[in-house]
Amino acid sequence: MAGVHTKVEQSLRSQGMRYTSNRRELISVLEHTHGPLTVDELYRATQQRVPSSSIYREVRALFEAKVLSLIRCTDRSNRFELAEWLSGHHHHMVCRPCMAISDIVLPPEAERRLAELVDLAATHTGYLVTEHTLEVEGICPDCRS
Amino acid sequence: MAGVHTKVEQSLRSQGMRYTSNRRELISVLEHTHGPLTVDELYRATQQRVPSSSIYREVRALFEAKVLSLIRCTDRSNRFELAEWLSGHHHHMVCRPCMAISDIVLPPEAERRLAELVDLAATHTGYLVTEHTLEVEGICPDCRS
DNA sequence: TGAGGGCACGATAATCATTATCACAGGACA
DNA sequence: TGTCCTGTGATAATGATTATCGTGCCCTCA
Repeated sequence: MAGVHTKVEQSLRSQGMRYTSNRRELISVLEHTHGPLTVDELYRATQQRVPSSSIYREVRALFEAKVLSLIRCTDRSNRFELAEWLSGHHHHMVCRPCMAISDIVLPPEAERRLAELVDLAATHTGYLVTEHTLEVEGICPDCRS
Repeated sequence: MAGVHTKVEQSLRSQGMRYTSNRRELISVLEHTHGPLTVDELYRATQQRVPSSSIYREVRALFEAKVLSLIRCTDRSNRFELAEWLSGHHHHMVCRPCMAISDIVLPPEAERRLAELVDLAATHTGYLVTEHTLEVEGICPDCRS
């Protein structure tokens, strides 16, 4: 299985884009993080090496290239993560008090049952389903104690 | 079962807020709509009787009073709908091409199975779950033809 | 029923995240 | 090695949302 960088590079090249050091650094940060990050968090994670005006531009370019996906949180922050074809299918769990977001991966059997429910929901509507995400909200272990 | 207006009025009064004609009008619009609306859509739905500066204020006040909930869409629009304790538990289905949003309600049996899956996902994480939503994405019947 | 206090209203100004602009840099390819 | 084109960083502009402020109106209580 090819590494994330290789896949991103191939994808970008095929779209006539370069895989520059700025972009490589952003992808690295996101690859080693458990949840989606804001522009400001990316800025700090790169030790301010990449100015935020560039991060805004890169993150948007990578989003349009389908390398990143955008999560719009209820606390009004916008966060980016690797697209699912790079990171694998997963869902999000949000802690209401501290707004932390963790990725969660369902066991295959559970995921299969979830897909069934999605199909069921769709049959009533006539939609052709392409994607689904489960958003769970609650209180994380830290905030409970 | 008490009407939506009665419930909203009681809720607001208990929080020291008034149920004014502006607020009543916004609630009416949302009550008779199948999906969440933007500030601008609310503005047009009220025939511009309520200036948008007021709509911004009201919608935020009603959100903080837990009468409305906020949906942050991937097309970067912010939309409001009645909170679930007023409208009932439901999920959203988004048409990627036209960005229309429809509410979907799962049959009780399916909803029960979904709740099981959510609990299952949570056990691994130590979260105390308070809410969940299923976000389905696809192509609506109109856009398919 | 009239006065006082306080929330609500509408118009306008201010804020803040995000996006556009522009001049320059640097990699790719002939 | 020169040309071309995308990427970069600083800065200005944009646009949605929020704060401000003077005024109005509802509610309460005498």
